[in-house]
Amino acid sequence: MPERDHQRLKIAADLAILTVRENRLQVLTIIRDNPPFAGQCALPGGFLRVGETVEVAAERELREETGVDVRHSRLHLELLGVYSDPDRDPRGRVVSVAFLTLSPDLPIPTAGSDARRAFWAPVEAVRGNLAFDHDRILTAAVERARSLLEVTTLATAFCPDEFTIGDLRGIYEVVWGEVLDPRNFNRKVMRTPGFVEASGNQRVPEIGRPAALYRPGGAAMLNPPLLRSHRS
Amino acid sequence: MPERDHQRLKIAADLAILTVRENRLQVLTIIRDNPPFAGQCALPGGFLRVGETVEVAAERELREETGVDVRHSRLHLELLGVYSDPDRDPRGRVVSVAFLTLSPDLPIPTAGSDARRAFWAPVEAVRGNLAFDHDRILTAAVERARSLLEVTTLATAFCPDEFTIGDLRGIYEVVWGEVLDPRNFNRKVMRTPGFVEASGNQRVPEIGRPAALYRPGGAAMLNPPLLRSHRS
DNA sequence: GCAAAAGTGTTCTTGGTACACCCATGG
DNA sequence: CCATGGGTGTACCAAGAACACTTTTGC
Repeated sequence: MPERDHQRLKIAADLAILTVRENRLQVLTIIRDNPPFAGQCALPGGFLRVGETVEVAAERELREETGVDVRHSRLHLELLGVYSDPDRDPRGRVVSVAFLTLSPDLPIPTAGSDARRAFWAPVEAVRGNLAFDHDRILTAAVERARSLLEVTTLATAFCPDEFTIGDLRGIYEVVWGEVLDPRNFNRKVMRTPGFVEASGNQRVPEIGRPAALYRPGGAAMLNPPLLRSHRS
Repeated sequence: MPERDHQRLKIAADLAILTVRENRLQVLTIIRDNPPFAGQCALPGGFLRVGETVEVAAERELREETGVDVRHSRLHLELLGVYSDPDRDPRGRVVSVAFLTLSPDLPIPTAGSDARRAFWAPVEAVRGNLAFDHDRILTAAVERARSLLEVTTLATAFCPDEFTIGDLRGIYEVVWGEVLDPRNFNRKVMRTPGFVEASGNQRVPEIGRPAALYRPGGAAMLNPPLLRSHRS
């Protein structure tokens, strides 16, 4: 029988924090200050502390990196995966529990708690360049986000407090990477109970007809779901 | 800043191994030999060893408990969740990574590698009586299995090598806990490319018309999905 | 009026449900 | 013959796709 695990073992919580900025899907990225991978891009994250669950650790990292408290917002933390390759961290045995968050276009603190630089980066810009196995995590996060938009109301988490149906459609188009029919999209959103509720206000664009503004509705799940056109 | 985690930390892989036996959804259960919870029911599982990923550890536990090698079968191991409450294990800090497997009606070795008794138990029979937080894991496993049947071909993993469409329907009915229309079910399965392929054989029942036998098809995903009637 | 985006209505098609009906076997 | 489960055909309905058309603004 193989030897049992007596080596020093640590658990990390890593976060894929996605947003839509400038009409592109972007991910909160940090530049590492310390070895290993000093100077390279990575996802924010940190080690589990005494008495913390992995969820609490992830919330703490999110708060430290973005200043956002999960309990005072309608953000959502979702388990993405467990990354436990013995060689994934050159410092030793580190098992990473990865979480996904969809966030509106937040202001970013100038630096994280440990003086690392944090910024939004388009997913395509950092894909392939991340430290550790964070590329795998990012790829899984994007795919999960796409699926989540089909069955949950989380797209509203990408939006500001009040938004138009067109804003919401833009989120879907950017995350899914496909163009949607505005007319049909409108009706599907309206027909789904609890997805959005009218705020009573309007937004006047630079050009075109004013659009009604909405707030997130009470529902968390979409019923019926809002499916992408082609499924592989 | 809170103290970092210097205590002894272990990672366990726990398994929810589901099957359909005697027309009921059953779960592989062990009786614990050693404290804590000695004599009580629990899900099989064990600690991560040096050099193992959590997936490899889960495969090893599955092999030890059921004698089935994932690589030589069409079984499926799926990440269910991470359970990291600091007080979940009285022995100390143990973070559990839970996996789900759907298996055909396997013969069970008389005892696991560490002489624990292992047996199939109906889900309702053990729910509420499991050690640690394994009730939470089991509940999550059942719900996940129900969802998996909607979008994947995994129901065939519950079936023997050759099966009738009626067998397959029985799996869905037991796992979902609802009765399905045999006529419509037949057509949905046939219409879905790669779900099943005819073996050319027939099975003659005690009474009634012989049924064509099928094998799992090449597809892993169901397109279109096979949805339950009412979604909450 | 023109451009642009919001929003409605209508048709076509696809997939689900319900159910009538026939088929193939054992007794 | 009957009972039992396998399997096909069909009518109906709900939801998606495509798209013509109207509305409301700025210029």
